[in-house]
Amino acid sequence: MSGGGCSIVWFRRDLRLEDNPALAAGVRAGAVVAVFIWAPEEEGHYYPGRVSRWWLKNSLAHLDSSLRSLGTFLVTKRSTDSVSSLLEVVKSTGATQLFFNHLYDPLSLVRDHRAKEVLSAQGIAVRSFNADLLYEPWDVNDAHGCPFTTFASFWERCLSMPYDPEAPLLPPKRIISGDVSRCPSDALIFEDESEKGSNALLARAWSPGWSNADKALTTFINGPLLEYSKNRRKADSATTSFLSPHLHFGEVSVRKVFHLVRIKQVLWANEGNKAGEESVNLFLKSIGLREYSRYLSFNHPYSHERPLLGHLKYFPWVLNEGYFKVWRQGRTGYPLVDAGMRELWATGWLHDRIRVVVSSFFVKVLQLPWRWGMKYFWDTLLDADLESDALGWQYISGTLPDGREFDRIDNPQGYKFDPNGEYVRRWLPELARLPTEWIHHPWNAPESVLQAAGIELGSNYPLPIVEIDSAKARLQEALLEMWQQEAASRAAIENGTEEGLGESDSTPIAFPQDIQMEENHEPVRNNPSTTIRRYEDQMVPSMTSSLVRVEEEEPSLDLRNLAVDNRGEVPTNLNGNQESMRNTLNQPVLQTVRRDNLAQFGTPIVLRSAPEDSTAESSSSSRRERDGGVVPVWSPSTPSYSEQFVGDESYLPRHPQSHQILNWRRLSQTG
DNA sequence: GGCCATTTGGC
DNA sequence: CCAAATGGC
Repeated sequence: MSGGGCSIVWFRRDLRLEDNPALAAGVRAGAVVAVFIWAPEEEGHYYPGRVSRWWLKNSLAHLDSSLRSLGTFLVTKRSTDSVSSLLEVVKSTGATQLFFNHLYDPLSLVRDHRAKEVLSAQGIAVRSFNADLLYEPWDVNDAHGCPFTTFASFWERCLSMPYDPEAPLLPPKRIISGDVSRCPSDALIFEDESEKGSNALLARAWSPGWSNADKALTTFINGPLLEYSKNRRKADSATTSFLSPHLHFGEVSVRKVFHLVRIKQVLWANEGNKAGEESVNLFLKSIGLREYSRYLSFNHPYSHERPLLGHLKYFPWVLNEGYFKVWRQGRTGYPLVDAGMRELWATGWLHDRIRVVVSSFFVKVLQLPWRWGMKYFWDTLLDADLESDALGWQYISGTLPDGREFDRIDNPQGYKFDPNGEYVRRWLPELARLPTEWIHHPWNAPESVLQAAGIELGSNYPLPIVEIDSAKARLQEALLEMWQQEAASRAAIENGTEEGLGESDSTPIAFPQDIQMEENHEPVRNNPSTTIRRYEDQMVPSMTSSLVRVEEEEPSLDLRNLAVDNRGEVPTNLNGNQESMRNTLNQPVLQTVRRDNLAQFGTPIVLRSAPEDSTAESSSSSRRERDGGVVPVWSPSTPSYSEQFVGDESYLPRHPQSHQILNWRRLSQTG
């Protein structure tokens, strides 16, 4: 029991009462003040999009009403600095404890660490918990105690850990409310007038809120899960779990998902139900990918903005905003791509397979920088999730150790995912009358067929914006250029003549300023001659560079660029936050452990357990207390920390066992 | 059916 | 890259 004062339970992306360890701890300790702080400016570029905010609004309302039924309610605060707001809440409620659940995106890692420091300094007992993952990232390591760098090995390890994920906690039966009479809530505004109309449609298809999430889970497990494997290729069928937005906001606990699915797994295994078993494995893999996205983000906190592999550092990305716009509007001339983009636009939802199709098209055919696409996904997806999307786009772009070959262009035609063309017809009514034979490649259809279907290519449906063959040729050319740049850069550095070519006037690729949700869907006359190529890496430092302690470093040109470029990227209203983040990291949090055997993996962040947990090294396989004893402390490994973000050694190596990321043999044949 | 070459899936 | 699937003969 606490010594009198109440505890604050800080809700973030854990908007549920069931299996919520922070809430459970608060309830156990006595009176509880449940708080949600809306501070979207802290997210920088990643201010949540319209549909995501719609979800959040409804999820919070749901959470509030269930808290009310248990005896308290949700205090809401509008803020530009979460930690200060927490402090205010502490002062106005007389709270003596703070409980929250872990997040693993880079901003949260820093902010939560700061929250812990600032509040601890005020005499508040702060404890944090795992509510989002089966296993904490620092508990999953290879035989040498190093983090995995490929998904398959990571997931294999997760499934063979010496201890199971924690069993889910029941929701509290009653909550004693702390005194919030001097802690007024702010009204939170999640949508403006112009957004209300579009948002109204969302409610027809989705029910945010933790108990709805629970129903969705039950429905899925008792229904579509069995056929998950069989149906996973269909672009159109309602056979996915539809849990991702619920999971993003923590309305349902992955541990509960995992346990329930496992029960089915055992059941079906006993029955010899092969299809069921395969489905379970596949579905669990998608849960695993979500885990892995957090793992990646934790171990490589820049992964949402910079490739993990450096082999594309000099790739000349095509900075063509016309292409970008055509892609967003679904006017590329590839029906499956266009149908997907129109569905995304209209509904905020996209089947996983179609996400792969449109993003692969984006990177390989259009050769646009993946971060643009990722940002658009962030703005439009109902389940927008920084860690998952970074993983997905990096995978597609071939910048992960286990990613796809970069020079392989997937066929953007939908014979597999949409064999009967139903999906295309739904989202592209202008093609509805085209026979299935031609629906995925209308440019090959005989003129008479097109006429009969009322299609005039280039007029009411576009010709392919880029032919696949020319995309392949362009890709080879671009790679050749990349190697030349790379060689030139290496030569320049060896000669000591300044920096490499690509960096001489290096400005990171910024987001186009005109990304807008409300597109006018007029045809875009694209002029390829305006195409600009850019010869440097896609590093767009925003928060990562704020972690770099510029003033203490060797003033390398790279670093100066980083700092300067950062100015253009980060909204000015974040400067205060940046400053404080920097301060946080400047303080010697913990003695840094430099594990040299990690050097080859370039692990930029060294994690240690909190001081009170001195026995457990990160490689320990001992069972962790769920009880908040372990708080992740995030500690830059000095002094090479900043180098990790700029030098080549910051990139991961290719995985030795993995396929080559580039198909050298084929390239040399064509080149 | 077997033997090749080619494509596809793999997070 | 590699394994598995597919396709042609």
